[in-house]
Amino acid sequence: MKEYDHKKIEKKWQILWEKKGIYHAQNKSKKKKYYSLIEFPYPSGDGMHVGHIRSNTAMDIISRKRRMEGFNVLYPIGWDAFGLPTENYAIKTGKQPAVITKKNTDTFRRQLQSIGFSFDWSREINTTDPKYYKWTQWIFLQFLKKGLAYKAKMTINWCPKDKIGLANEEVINGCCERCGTTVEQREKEQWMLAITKYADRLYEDLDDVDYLPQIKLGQRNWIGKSEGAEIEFKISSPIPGMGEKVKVFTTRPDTIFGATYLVLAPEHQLVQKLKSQIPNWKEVEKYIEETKSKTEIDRKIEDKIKTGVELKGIKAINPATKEEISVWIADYVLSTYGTGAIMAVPAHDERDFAFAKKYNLEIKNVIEPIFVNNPKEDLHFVEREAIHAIVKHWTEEKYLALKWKKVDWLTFVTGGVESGENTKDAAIREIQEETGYQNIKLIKELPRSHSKFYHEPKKENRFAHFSNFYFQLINDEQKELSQEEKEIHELRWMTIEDLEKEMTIGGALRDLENLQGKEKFYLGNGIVTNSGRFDGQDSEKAKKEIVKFVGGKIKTTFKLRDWIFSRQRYWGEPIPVIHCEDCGMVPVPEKDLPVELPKVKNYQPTDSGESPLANIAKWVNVKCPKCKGKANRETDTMPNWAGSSWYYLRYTDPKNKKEFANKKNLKYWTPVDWYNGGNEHTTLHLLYSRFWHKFLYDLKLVPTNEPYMKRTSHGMILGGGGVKMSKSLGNVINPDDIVKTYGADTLRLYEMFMGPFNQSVAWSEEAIIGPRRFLERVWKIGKQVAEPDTFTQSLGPSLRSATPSQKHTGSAMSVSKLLNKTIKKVTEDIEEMRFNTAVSTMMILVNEMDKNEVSIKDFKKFLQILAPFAPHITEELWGVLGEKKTIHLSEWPKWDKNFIQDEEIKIAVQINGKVKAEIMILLDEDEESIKKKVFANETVLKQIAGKEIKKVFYVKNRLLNIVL
RNA sequence: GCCCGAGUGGCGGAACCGGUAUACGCGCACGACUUAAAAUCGUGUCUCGCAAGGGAUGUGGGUUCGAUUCCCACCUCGGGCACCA
Repeated sequence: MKEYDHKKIEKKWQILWEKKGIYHAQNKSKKKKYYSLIEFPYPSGDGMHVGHIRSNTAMDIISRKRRMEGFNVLYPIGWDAFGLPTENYAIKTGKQPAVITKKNTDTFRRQLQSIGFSFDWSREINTTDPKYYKWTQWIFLQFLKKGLAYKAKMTINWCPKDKIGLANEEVINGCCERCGTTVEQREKEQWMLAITKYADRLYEDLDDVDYLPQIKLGQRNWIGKSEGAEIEFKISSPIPGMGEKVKVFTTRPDTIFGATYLVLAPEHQLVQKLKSQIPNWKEVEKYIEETKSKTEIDRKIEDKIKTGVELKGIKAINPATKEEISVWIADYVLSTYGTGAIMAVPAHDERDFAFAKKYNLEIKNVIEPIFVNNPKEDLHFVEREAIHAIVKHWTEEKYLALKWKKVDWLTFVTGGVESGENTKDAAIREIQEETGYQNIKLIKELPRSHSKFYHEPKKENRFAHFSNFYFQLINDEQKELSQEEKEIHELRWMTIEDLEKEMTIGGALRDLENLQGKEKFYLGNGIVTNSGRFDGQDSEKAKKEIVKFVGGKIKTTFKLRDWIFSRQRYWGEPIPVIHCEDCGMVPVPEKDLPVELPKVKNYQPTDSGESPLANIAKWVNVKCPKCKGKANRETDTMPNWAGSSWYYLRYTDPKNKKEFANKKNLKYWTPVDWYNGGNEHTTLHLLYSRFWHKFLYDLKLVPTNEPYMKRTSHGMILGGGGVKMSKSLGNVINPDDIVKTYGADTLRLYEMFMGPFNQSVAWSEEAIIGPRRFLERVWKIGKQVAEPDTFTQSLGPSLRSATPSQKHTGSAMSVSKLLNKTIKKVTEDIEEMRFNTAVSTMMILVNEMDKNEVSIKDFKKFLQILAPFAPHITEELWGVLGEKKTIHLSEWPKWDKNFIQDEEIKIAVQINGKVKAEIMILLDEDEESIKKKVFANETVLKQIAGKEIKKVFYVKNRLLNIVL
């Protein structure tokens, strides 16, 4: 076997590895543990998608590297097999879901094994296995015990086609996520999980984990935490003592003096209570009816047009101003959020503003914007230059602001000078010089915690005194405003953010016309006005006191709702509950778990909205565990999110019959160190499993507060032309074909090489040949290195001609150097998931090795860094080179620092920023001697002839720029 | 509408704490080997220009000695959220 034949070596090694169990994780080990996780696949009938391979390969590379770094690695695999696709297929074909699942998982297993992933197959799990879902049901019972699982009458989203209740998150634009049918509203008893009880922890604990920023943001947005206040408004009544009260929730209590009317959600119960006092009740009732019949789609079409009806005869008292204000109902106020009622402040809220405009309600301004610098990290608030930079960037605008607004002081935030300097004096002097204002007073130094924000951690030690200050500039040169300035004055309604965007230096006046067209409401913070004794205060700081003043309560509200946990379908975990005529709802005793799914003939859901399980009398009719009387089983099943909410825990002890996992194993393996998965699961699945984990943590059943230490996500693989792969388009790539023609190693390498891991990339049938050629070259060099003498003769005629007649000799050193650089780059790139550049770096090395003499030692090191990417070919060549033990448990190579930097390097010579020449210099050569070289260069001399050199910039070991 | 992310050769993409734009791969062209083809190897491949020199990182501005990278506005594409007070 001389030529690279992937078919022979790949199968061989896959069998051998499994036989020796080299990828099996040990529950006890002297080594440090590492738990790497991928989302377990849903085994669909279509077989594996090339997208699965991308994610799996990435974590496989990381897992393999960790093993070589001496870790005891757990990289498990299983099947998330409950759910609709299988059930729908069962309905269509009449086959049993369990049978279909078995067939599909067999296919997936075979496919995954053919690609050489280093999964620990001994820990394979399946959510539809009664031995597994016994514990899903068990955990549910714990929720029930703690009162976190409950039944409630809910208007649910009902898909008339799938005949299934949908969670809010499964409704996309008012349509069913799966089939696209318009969703209806139905009232139904549903099982709920009280995830809202954990909302705050789910939000706050994100600080402690290493998720990609956008993932954290997604989680936070979904939870939707807002801190605000609940404030009571009295409803005035002609009959003394009959007055009602209404609570509103607001995040802006500081604007309460500007609350000029009150709006209730049409469903608000107070509306019905007040019925007798409302003279225009007919009109009101009509509006309520209209709202009820409105579907999500209708609301969408209406878009942002606000509608509402005034409750005539009803007035509320603004607790701040004590003035009477009108009361309205409008469907822009949601009954399900906050208290279902709001105080409307049209001057400082976009929706209230629109509503007030439409119905001609009073708009009362109570916040004046101020121009407070909102310094951003990127402005480099360090070093002396920082002050220059800030002042330079902001003074002009500040100065204008002073004139426009006729204010006599402004805040300035600045700070940060080198150690040993007096920061305050330096800052004040800078501002005096730059602004011309002499009358500057320091008002306030920000607390230490605040200044942390501006710190650059790497440079920390350089700045002993780092502070931020508010300065007061006294405007001692009040001028009359010119016409132009008066116009600018009108801008005060703009948000600070807008102003910051619009007013670049020198551009402030130019873009004026654009700005003046905008609507006049102001959302930002500022100075409180028109608010009695609070006038002049900073709005943010005034909040607390105003809440106190009106007798309100500080409150935090979340967008997150409780989780609708039941499905009226067959293919899910039965909810382990029995309904008894006498005892009511009785949990199935733990000893009777699992409640197994019965085999049925018909999986068609009932139109009544009940699960198909309801039709199986034999299964439904049971004795009550408590009184032994007549009772019925709960026929709802759990959603697919259930089994996947805790599967990573089961991997630590997959066969345990006594508990969901042994405590020792959990203690050793959790938390998951690195979890990679799709973007589509970064909100819900992650949130749900974090919730379950925290719940189990509270029961002291798991040792950590969070399940996953690190979470990353991969981009999708698209079909040619950048469209999604789908059966209907016929652009689905079958990995089996690729493995057959090119081999698993090539497929793995190609998927890593095709583009940045976190972005979606289009599959290219043509480009895959590149990685294949690369591996052929690796093979050829490997053979040459192994048998340098006999190699050329023993080759077939086709390969012999391919071998360069002469190898460059004496350049083993340069290959070694490049190898060391490559080891460094690959080592670092893998950690950052920059697999594409890791591969390209290895390609460069191989091209070089092909041209030059390579030592066995060097080649082996190269094989080791390639091994996680292409496990089969490297293992084979490793053996060919005389190694007896597997390459995959060998020690990850280190790079030699001394080898990495060249002694002689090429730098660019620029003239006015354009590259004109290149010269060779010694590493770290001193500037003077480089200049000598440069000014001896012909091209340079020609360019600078007769011109005056203004300045010369030298960037160490990089370039030299001559400014003329 | 709002919030993220991205726009670089024929194509996938590299470079981004501001410092030689187009690494690596695909494709294409020419050459070597071959009776021939495939495979392989070699050379070339942003663009205008004979050259000297220009011009190009979605568009237009700004900061800078120097910008694909930072700032502002706009355009296009992808993803998420959509009246959450």
